[in-house]
Amino acid sequence: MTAAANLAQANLKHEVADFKRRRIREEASHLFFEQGYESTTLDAIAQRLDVTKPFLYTHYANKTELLYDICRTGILQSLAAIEPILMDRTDSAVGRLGRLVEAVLTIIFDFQEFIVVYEREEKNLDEVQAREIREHRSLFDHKLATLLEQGQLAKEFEIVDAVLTANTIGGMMTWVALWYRSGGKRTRYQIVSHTMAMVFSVVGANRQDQSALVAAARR
Amino acid sequence: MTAAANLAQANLKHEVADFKRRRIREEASHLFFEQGYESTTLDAIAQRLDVTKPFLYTHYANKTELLYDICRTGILQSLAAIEPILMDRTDSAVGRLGRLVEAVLTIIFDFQEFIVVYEREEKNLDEVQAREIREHRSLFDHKLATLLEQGQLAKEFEIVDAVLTANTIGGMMTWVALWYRSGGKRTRYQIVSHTMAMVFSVVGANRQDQSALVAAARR
DNA sequence: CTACATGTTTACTTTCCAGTATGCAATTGA
DNA sequence: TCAATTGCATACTGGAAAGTAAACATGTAG
Repeated sequence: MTAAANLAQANLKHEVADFKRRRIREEASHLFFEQGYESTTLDAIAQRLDVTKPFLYTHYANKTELLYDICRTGILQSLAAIEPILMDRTDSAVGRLGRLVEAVLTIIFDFQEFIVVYEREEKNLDEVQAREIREHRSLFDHKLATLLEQGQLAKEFEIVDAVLTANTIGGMMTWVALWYRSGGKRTRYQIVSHTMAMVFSVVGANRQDQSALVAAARR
Repeated sequence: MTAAANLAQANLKHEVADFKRRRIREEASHLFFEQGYESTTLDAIAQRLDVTKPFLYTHYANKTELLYDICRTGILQSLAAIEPILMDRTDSAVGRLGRLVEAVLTIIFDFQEFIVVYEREEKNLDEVQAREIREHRSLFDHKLATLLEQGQLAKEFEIVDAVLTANTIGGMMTWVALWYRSGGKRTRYQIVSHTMAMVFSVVGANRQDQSALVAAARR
């Protein structure tokens, strides 16, 4: 076997391993979402994947390691999604805030179960794991607060307490994850545009800016 | 023993029994809040009260009955607190909404652990118990939406979707329960007045009405 | 003094599940 | 064709905790 082939095989193996981990995460997350972490047995997760319990242990050291991986997902995705938006200094603060809300809600719809599991099951993590994730979460809030302050400086927003307002906006988006059910009375677009409008109200954004952006979100 | 004395004794007994149930609820709620429902043993609850496990069974049929009683608390308190406010037709919609926010946040501070436990552990309830509580919760949202519609008719508010807005306002208040820690950087009054201001923004209330009420909340 | 009721405990059972030791089958390389 | 490694399963262990049976202590009534 050539070195190139060897490398190719090694990559494929890693890809397969990553894929298996992803599938374990997905099924575990689904069961944790529906039944709770403690009420979900590793046997039940294995059964959904048509494998056995020891198989799971070849990919995750133990049950909390699996929970940790699930809990990280939502916040890491959100941080990755907002980074380029926040960096785009060609756009106004209002524009960036609107795009941020849309991007984060998209993550929330796509990774809803992961996010809800984190919100509910955080206390089952090791202290080290929990702290790491909480730091990511703080970073998110901090970045959002910074955007709000920029908008305030630019006279686009009227905000009394940027930290508290950022926290509330984060909460408004997380709250969507906690109640949204696909097939409900509101479409995703309705929720995105309505949330965006409320976020704009909360930061005291100019009405003209708002309506154009909300309409854009409806597409 | 006279009939009157008999009755008095019976009442005292009930009061004592109620008190015992309340203390069990409080300690259980505290442990569920800190460790989660499944990770909390009945022995641990008993130990905090300096009694034994079978003692708990003389007051609660089983563990989920106890959880059910805890989960009911927050929503029942909230419903009771908002009822007189909503009924007060002498007050404007803005005024009633402000008082509602203050009243509900007071409940949220006083019964924080009960509320958080409900949010996290609802899935551990029987289907029957869960449905009953969810109906109370819907009733709350419905009453709030009705108030918003009244304010809209009175031209006090500008609202696109009263149901979604009521849901969001409920979420903003519940979110406080999920992150607030006494001894944090914000006082309760700061949180109440800031939340009230954001709620007023979200319903598009007139700025004049707002500031007077927010100031009143600061007392 | 006796019988009964009330309130609480001691001691037990039973079930369940995370984690593991061991074994086996298939693929790979020489 | 024969090791050897990889990838999984079978089968087990150990401990924990919900729920219960039965005893016990304290007071109450007759």
